Amino acid sequence: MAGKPQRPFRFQLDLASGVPVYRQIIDQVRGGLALGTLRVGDQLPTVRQAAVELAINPNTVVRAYRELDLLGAIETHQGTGTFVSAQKVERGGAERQRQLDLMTGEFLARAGAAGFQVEEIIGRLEKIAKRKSI
Amino acid sequence: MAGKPQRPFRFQLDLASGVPVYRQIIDQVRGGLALGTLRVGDQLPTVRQAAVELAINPNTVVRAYRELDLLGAIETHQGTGTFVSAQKVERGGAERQRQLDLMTGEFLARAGAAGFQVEEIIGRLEKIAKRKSI
DNA sequence: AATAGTGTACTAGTTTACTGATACAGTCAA
DNA sequence: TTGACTGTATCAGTAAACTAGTACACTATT
Repeated sequence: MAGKPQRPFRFQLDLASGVPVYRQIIDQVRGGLALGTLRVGDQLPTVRQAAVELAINPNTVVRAYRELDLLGAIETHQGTGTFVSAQKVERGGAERQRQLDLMTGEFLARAGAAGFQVEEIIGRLEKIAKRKSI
Repeated sequence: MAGKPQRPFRFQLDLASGVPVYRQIIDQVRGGLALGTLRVGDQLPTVRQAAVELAINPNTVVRAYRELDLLGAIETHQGTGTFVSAQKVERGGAERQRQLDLMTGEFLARAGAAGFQVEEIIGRLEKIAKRKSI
């Protein structure tokens, strides 16, 4: 196991939020990846562990892990467990650009409708980028 | 009517995209607002016009307009029509900043999980901003 | 080889989401 | 007032989404 032994990642459910359980799991893994709480090689809770801990059906955990696996964020190994993958997501330039276009376009429409201008959004992102490079 | 008379906003459907029709309508209105294609006071196609033009049921248009109305993006007047609202979303600076933080943070987590870096996202947004100012 | 633990696959049941049909109520102009 | 046009409301049908139950297949350890 490439990752260091450490406290296992914990999921938390907000049943009042209306967000499907499997989606909450996905979002939490993604958040952990983006924030560095999860690192390459880290092991995620097993399907059964998570199911017991969250009092849900194992197949719901499977659903989340499967989607994360398809995204290339994690790797699942039958008999072994589920691990944060190397994140070497090699994607063709055109396909990748298209996805970026899609995500930014969608975000812009949403932020625009909430009254924000592109310029202030960029400003905010640049501030985050500065903080990140410290 | 506060807006200038001009060509009515047109919706376009992409039935192959898998995105629900009503959502496409919402997204297109929001996109129009963000890009300035739609301005305060502009009238949107009536429920029946849009339904006929898009070959869909009027209630599907109603669904979209209702959600946009709830968002405060438009105002619907029974017997009159549907208009882009004043968008005078008065929000305190701190509250507004907090929402911007929330939206950008969420977007970053998602984009980060998909493998994009802040810098390329900013680049993309700047390109859009340039196009807009032409 | 046996056992315990791992994820996978498949089916079924329930809930939610989406769209359509249609009647009702309001507005505006003639 | 009437008629045409406007959005609103309600119900119904269908598809999609979500979750659960359970057996199967693989891996690792003893």
